[in-house]
Amino acid sequence: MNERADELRQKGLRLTPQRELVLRAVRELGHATPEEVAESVRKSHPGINLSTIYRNLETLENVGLVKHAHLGHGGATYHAAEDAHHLHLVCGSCGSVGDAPLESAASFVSTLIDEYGFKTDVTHFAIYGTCANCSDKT
Amino acid sequence: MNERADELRQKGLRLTPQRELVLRAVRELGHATPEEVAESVRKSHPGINLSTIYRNLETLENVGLVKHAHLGHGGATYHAAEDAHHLHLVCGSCGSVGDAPLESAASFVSTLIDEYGFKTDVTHFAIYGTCANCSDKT
DNA sequence: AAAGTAATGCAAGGTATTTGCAAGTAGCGA
DNA sequence: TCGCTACTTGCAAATACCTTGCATTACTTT
Repeated sequence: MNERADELRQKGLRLTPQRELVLRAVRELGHATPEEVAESVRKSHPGINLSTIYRNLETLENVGLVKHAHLGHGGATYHAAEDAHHLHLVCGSCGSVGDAPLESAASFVSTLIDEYGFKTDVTHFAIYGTCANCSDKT
Repeated sequence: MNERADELRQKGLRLTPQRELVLRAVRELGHATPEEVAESVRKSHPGINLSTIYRNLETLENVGLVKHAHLGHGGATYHAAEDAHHLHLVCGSCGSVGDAPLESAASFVSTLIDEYGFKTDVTHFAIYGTCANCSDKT
């Protein structure tokens, strides 16, 4: 808790209970929407305001402790910076979110760099399609 | 106009002026947000309501004449079903949207099918990263 | 312990999209 | 061609999601 606190303080930020709870919730939940983070934080801190959640997610993202990704049609989902090491395979049919290692996309990423100079961050937007389960049912 | 009308009627839908204008606008504009479609349609039909745009985009998508994709953090953009033949490379830095042929992703798509049984639609969500221009400036 | 300032809670404000409903109209049949 | 029925439209209100202004609270440094 102290490296974290120091890292925050170095940027002129403070370590508040709310901020810690938000960070902990993001780490525990994996991919979570702001609403889900709020729900989780409220278990131990019922009064927390949604705007506090949003502001802290933004702050923590600026500091580099969390990141967000776009997994569905709606808003963003947040996760700890440490576990941004996989692709998100979102099924348009059942809505499930599967993971795949970054290596699956390695050659794709190289192609885009070589041919277009485009540096891809494959973790930021979902890879959309139909999962094995849903394909079978067809 | 008649194949189109028939396709609609087969689904119990009607070909209204508004509906035609929406479809034409989507075809002309390429990638367009509902707002942009509205703006375009209003040139010839000033009174059209935004909710009509939304409803028709949804209807036309159900029938398979248009599709939507997620190119940015916000809402969807619509395009004619016929021209869903490229990837969208969205630059997180300058916001530009580049295109790349589907073939660039071919082996990536195969990998996901082979290893996870996941059938990817690479056109639906943007490929996010940093474009050549913005990389240079760093 | 006191001062300075970032953070919180609350309420209001935005923006994008959806929905209920009455009035309008495309399309089928007589 | 005329009418009927059900799909559509326009309008206004509602919803969802997120942001902002401001007074108050409370971390941190000295």
